[in-house]
Amino acid sequence: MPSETSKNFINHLLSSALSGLKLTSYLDVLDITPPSNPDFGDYSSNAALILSKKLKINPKEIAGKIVDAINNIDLEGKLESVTEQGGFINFKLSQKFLLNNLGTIIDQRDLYGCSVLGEGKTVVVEYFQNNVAKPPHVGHLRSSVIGDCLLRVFKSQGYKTISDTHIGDWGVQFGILLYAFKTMKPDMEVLEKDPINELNKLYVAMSAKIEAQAELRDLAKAEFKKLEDGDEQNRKLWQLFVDESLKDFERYRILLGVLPFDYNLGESFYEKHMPEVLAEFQEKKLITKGETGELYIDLESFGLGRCILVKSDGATTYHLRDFATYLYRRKQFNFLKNLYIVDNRQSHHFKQLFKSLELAGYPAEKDSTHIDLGFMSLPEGAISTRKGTTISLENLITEANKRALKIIEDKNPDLENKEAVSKQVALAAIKYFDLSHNRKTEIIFTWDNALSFEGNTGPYLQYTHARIHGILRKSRNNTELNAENAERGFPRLSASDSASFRDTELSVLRKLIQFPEVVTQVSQDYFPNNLCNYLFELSQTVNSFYQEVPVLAETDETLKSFRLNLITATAQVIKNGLYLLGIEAPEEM
RNA sequence: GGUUCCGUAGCUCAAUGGAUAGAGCAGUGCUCUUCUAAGGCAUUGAUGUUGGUUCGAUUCCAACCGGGACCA
Repeated sequence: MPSETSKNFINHLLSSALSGLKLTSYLDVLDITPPSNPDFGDYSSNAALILSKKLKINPKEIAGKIVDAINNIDLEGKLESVTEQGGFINFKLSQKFLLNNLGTIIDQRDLYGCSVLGEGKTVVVEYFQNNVAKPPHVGHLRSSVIGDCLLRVFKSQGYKTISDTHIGDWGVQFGILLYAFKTMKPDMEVLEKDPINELNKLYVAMSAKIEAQAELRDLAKAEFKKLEDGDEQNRKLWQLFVDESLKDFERYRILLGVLPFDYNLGESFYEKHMPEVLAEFQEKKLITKGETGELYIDLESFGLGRCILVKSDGATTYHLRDFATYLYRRKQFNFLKNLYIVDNRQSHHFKQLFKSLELAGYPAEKDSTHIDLGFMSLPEGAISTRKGTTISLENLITEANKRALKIIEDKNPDLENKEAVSKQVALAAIKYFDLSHNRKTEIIFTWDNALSFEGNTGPYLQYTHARIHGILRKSRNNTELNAENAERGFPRLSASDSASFRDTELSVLRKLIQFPEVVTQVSQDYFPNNLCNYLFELSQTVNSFYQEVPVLAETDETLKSFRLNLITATAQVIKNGLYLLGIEAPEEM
């Protein structure tokens, strides 16, 4: 079973020291983090600085008392030192502690980094949000990649997860598409072969026509109205659009290598729930009728304007559909958290949604979160399908595969399964590009940045993992005890072995202990880029080690097996981390 | 017009009140007879402006300059 993280260990030390000094009431405002400069130790706390402000006492004095109190606790040899420096309390873990953790990683394997924090709790994650009859482009990547990562992280922490694409399959745009389909007579043969692109072409063409001839909009709207009213022909066509799109989404899901979705509950699914939702809001006296007959919830007093549910022409808005969605999920899944992974253009909408639900008596501001994403744009401006400034997901993946394959031909021409590996590498580059940025940052897409294979990239992490496996492979081939080792691992250092390690080896050990707490952090603040940063730093550290210290050439058997254990554990952590990012870890590349 | 987000090195980004503002790319100089050079080592280079709060500000507050988004 997952064991206590080292951060928790430090946290306990600090709590008991503070409770000895009768200062526990301040515990929740304190911070324990790995310091920016590792010379200060493995963990630092600002406890004395905070307390000095609250109690108006010199920070050094408080820090000294806390340090003394911690030194009076039986540390079982887990700490090398705890010291006060510039008001901070710095903790340095002992070699014994670090080696113990190394054993833990090797024992837990794929489970290192998992916890049971989320046991018995359900989290609903909505992401991808693809639109029917439109091909996804690079902008859609973010929601799906970050959503997939968060889903994996939640699962690793023991949460029950429910994923839903919440596809866009309803609205006036289907009126436009239906009208286009009927009047522009699509080529049925092309439609058969490449339905989504063909439907999208129709939609784009009709949108342009409407822009030029405004009166056509009413005809399109009428088609949507007929669809809403259950017109047989329109229903049939709409169903065709949806079916083809679902097939297409599944193709992309597999191409992207993201986990299967539990639900594809589109906006149309909530259609039938809308009258009762509207009735409920009306009963709660939240609905106002506007000057032109529209129905809205007045949120002016919260600085949020009006939340329109039914337009003056009687058409429902996606606000109303989102109310229905929330209520359905609440009833159906009994979630602890309901997360929407959507770009920040929807921020206003979600504020309105949550506030309105609060007014209706639901705790939406607490149990629901809009995980807002900065949206992606191109150097020349916004991505727009209609203006033609777009890069389809399909082209992106194709181009990435091409570039990855070329690099493999170049660097490792003897590799056996080049095609398969190049796909893994290509996806790593694409996904890591999105995941490694702060999710709120508005990224500017360029081919060379998005498909980079050097430096702080997915392929760099994969490469680090692969070259470690190169050593392990060779080691297996060189020794007769490989069969045994495979099961038991390499001989481990016992507590009595007082080997002295190089700095670079200790740096790797120190980095390895941080993994579980980084994963836990992501499950709490939803910033996968911190996991990327961590894995990048770990890789840099182990690559320095790789350069500096020979493993297989080492003649001291004790040291050699320590190093084999060290790299085994590192490869394991990189692999576990990459898995959480949704990236594969090939053993050769 | 109202609301909101952003401005960090030549470029793309980290740092969500902490210690000397970190990376990658690009540039410069080393480094493959050796476990994969997709690597390693060294080096150049930055917080839009002006105030304020704080022991401590890229981070919080105010104003201004510049850019995006949403609502109308």
